[in-house]
Amino acid sequence: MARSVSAAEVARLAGVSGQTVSRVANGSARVDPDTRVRVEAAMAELGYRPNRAARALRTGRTRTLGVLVRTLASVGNARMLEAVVAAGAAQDHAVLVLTLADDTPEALAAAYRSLDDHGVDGAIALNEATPTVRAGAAPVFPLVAVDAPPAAGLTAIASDHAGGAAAAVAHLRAAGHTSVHHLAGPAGSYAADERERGWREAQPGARRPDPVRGDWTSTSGFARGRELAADPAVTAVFAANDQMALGLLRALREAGRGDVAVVGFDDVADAAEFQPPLTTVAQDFDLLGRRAVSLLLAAIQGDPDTPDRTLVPTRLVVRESA
Amino acid sequence: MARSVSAAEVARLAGVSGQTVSRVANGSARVDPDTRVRVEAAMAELGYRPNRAARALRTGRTRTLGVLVRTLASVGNARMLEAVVAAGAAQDHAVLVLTLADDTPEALAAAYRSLDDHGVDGAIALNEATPTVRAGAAPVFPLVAVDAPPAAGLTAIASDHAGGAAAAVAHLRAAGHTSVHHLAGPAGSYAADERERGWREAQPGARRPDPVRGDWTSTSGFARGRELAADPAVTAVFAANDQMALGLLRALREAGRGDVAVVGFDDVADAAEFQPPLTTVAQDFDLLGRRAVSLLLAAIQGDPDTPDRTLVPTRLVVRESA
DNA sequence: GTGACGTGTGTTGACGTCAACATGCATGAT
DNA sequence: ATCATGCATGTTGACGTCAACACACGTCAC
Repeated sequence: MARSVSAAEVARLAGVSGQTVSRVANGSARVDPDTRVRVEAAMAELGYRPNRAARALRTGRTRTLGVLVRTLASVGNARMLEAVVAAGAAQDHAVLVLTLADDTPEALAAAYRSLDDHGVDGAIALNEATPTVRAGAAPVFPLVAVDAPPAAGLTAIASDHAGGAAAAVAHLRAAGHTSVHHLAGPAGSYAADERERGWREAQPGARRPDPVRGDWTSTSGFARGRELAADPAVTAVFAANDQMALGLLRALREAGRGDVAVVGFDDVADAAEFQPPLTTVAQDFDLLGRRAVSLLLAAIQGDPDTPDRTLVPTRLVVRESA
Repeated sequence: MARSVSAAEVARLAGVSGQTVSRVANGSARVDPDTRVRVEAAMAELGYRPNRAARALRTGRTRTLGVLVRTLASVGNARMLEAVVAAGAAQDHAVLVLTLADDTPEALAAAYRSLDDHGVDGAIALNEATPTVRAGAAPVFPLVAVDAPPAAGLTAIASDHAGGAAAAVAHLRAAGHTSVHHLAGPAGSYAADERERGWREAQPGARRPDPVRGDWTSTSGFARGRELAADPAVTAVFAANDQMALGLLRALREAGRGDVAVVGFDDVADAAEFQPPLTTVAQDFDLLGRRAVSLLLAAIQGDPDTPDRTLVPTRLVVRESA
């Protein structure tokens, strides 16, 4: 904000009115080609850049998007955020990040208020942030939820968790495992629920063991993994994310069960260097981010027919763990 | 920005002038206690919240901080960002994230411009973003660099990389390893340089092997690790970060060299579940983030004596890999 | 009683932009 | 010649806030 060149100064130099400068700056409107060139030259000479605060005051738009996230410690969230930032930048929108202190509706309402105070044009709520979306007061700006359960009036986008899970199970069954165990994510997480559903639906009920439940962390994966390793009936496990799979692999190896097949979910950068390299389901975070941003921008522009629900395909990456 | 309650409306309800509402909203100024109560009641009744765009236009301050980062794929960066967001929120500042497309001065200058356009009051540049800080045009707003080399006029803050590295080497030497190898980070990275320096200075020159160099990724750690594993003289390795250590551990195990001692750096959440659990140097990201924010806020307030250089201690976390 | 001072509050204007309306001028139809 | 039309551009004012100044009133010293 230490800048100073205003439209008026450009106008003076170009010998036109401020309004004409505004017209040129906004591309639109009818401006004589000669005038436009003259104004653009003046802009360049003075290094003019429109003042966003003034523009925001006048138009109510800030070209800023909010991202609401529970934590960035999860690799998936960090990658999603990065994808959103990139996609936003490509559309000349900046991204304001807000972390949610906890899962209460109050925290969510406070976050909405803060985003609104800062004048975001819209916001994207990432997975962990969404379970409470419906509980909280609706934001006054458009919202796109990533990895949230379908809900009336909520524009949602998600990876095909269930499809990816089913592919993982199918891969394991094709390798001869008649019964595939599941190391699930925390209850209440949409992504965890969907992955569990995909696992469930991909194998006949009779053979299906009960899932065990972790909390996404590798530590929980290790703890649950020790239990699974102790059960001789376990020959194949589908873990709901790569970090839990890491802990699981350690537990299995320590128990001398290195032969148990494991498939993870996310395809984090390190998965290829796990011991053994992890077969996993890759999410296309970049695509997810781009889609989320374009859905949001459409909603901001008042486009009435934004789809309620978008699914982004996932892809099985076969390595050595299964 | 879909709001509407203005100071004028509050003023009308409270029977005062808009200026008095402004005074109450900003806490300061002399206002009669009775009047203040009346205005506050009116604010609460109408749900008044000051319009930041208008405030920004008038004052030039947005209460927004920028964070410049090369990528969020690195766990350390994501954690730093999270810490900065939390620290910013605690001071009623929002955080705008910008990722740098590449390392060129042009990209940096463009990022500065974009941050300035969005009116940030100041910015924090994270490690990978900083090598080019000096090359780019200076930003017009205060800047705090995290993990950047000391430079005139640059407020910098960093973890004690060298100290942590020295502690890692000391730990290995105390365990009887007379020669500690180093799997270094990429050339040109300040953090990598400092960790290498700490390693170098912690052991006598005669015994010190040449470092091998990775690029922070676990894949590079695996590739360099295979070379190290093939050298029978290698009994202990200090890896410049946990992700490379992960690849290194895999290479060692596959080569039947699971006995080689390894220490990493960062203490990522998963390090405890590596095989074996990784001894590593923990960085205090939260403290780093808080300090960076308070340094930046001090600079924004024009505090003349912000220290040029702040060092945040690191801590060795001993697990089973060494 | 006069003047100096302090306190609480109001008035005015400006930050930079853009929407709405107004103006001036050329063109072409009648 | 007259007038409607359309286009390029200018003028005015308002978005909501806050700084600077102005004012009214009370207190106190002399």
